[in-house]
Amino acid sequence: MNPGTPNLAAPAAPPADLAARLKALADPARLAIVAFLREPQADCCSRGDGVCGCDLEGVLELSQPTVSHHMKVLVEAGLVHAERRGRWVYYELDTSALEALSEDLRRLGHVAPVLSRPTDRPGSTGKG
Amino acid sequence: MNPGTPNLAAPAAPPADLAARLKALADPARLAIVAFLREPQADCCSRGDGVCGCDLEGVLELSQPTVSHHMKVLVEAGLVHAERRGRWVYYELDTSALEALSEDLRRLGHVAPVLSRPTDRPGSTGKG
DNA sequence: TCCATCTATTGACGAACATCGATACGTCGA
DNA sequence: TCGACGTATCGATGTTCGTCAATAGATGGA
Repeated sequence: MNPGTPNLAAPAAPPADLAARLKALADPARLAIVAFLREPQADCCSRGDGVCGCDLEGVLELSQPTVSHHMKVLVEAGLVHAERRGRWVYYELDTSALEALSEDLRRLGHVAPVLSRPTDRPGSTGKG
Repeated sequence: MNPGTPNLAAPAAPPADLAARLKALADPARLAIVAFLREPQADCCSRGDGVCGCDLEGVLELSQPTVSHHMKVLVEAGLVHAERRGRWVYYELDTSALEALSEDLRRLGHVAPVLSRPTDRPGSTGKG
């Protein structure tokens, strides 16, 4: 079932996946993960180019399956990249994706510099 | 049970209420509400300085209690202001709150311009 | 090959959430 | 005062979410 864009073409409707990306971050645990990915304090096997999952468990005080679940959510939202190296999986923050999300939020607050300005609205001659 | 801040003092932990503010926006209906508040197409009683709840019902195709619930969430998150005028309640987007949220997200992606810059990082001499 | 280690998946459980119908509250006009 | 109208709250319901224990999968070393 693809609802598609509804009958009204919103002037500058938020991206369809914006809610999903926000939801991926709207959790204290995942927020803590992102904050840690930004400035990892190497503990067992993390390096400059990534943080391994085992380090996250210790920092977050969460079980391994829970951490794995949260990482999956973040990766599927495109906010974090995962790369397997041997036994470990190294996670890296996608700063550009985060910046894009920030920008989408900023656009929500301002009247968007509409990309293709149509003629103009047919006037709200509706019932007053 | 208040876990409080864990043993480690994160270098630049995200604001405590960031998850709550993100959660308030992490819903397609509320995202649509915000987008509509930004560029209201007056229908019944909305004006330049606010949108009344009855207009939102029509746009969102949601029941009145549901709309009222969503507005409460947005107001409590500080993203929307509500003002009663007679029978109606006019809602207005708090663009500065939205911008602050955007900025908090941007900070998540970059190594924060730490407020109190300590000496400097002692290089990652961690055990590899 | 076998074992240790790290990660992903499954299944279950309780909490939180989105939604609605019914109803109470507040305000305006007759 | 009373009815109409917009809004808020309550109670119920089905869904989603966060969490964990158990288990399977993947990888490297002995």
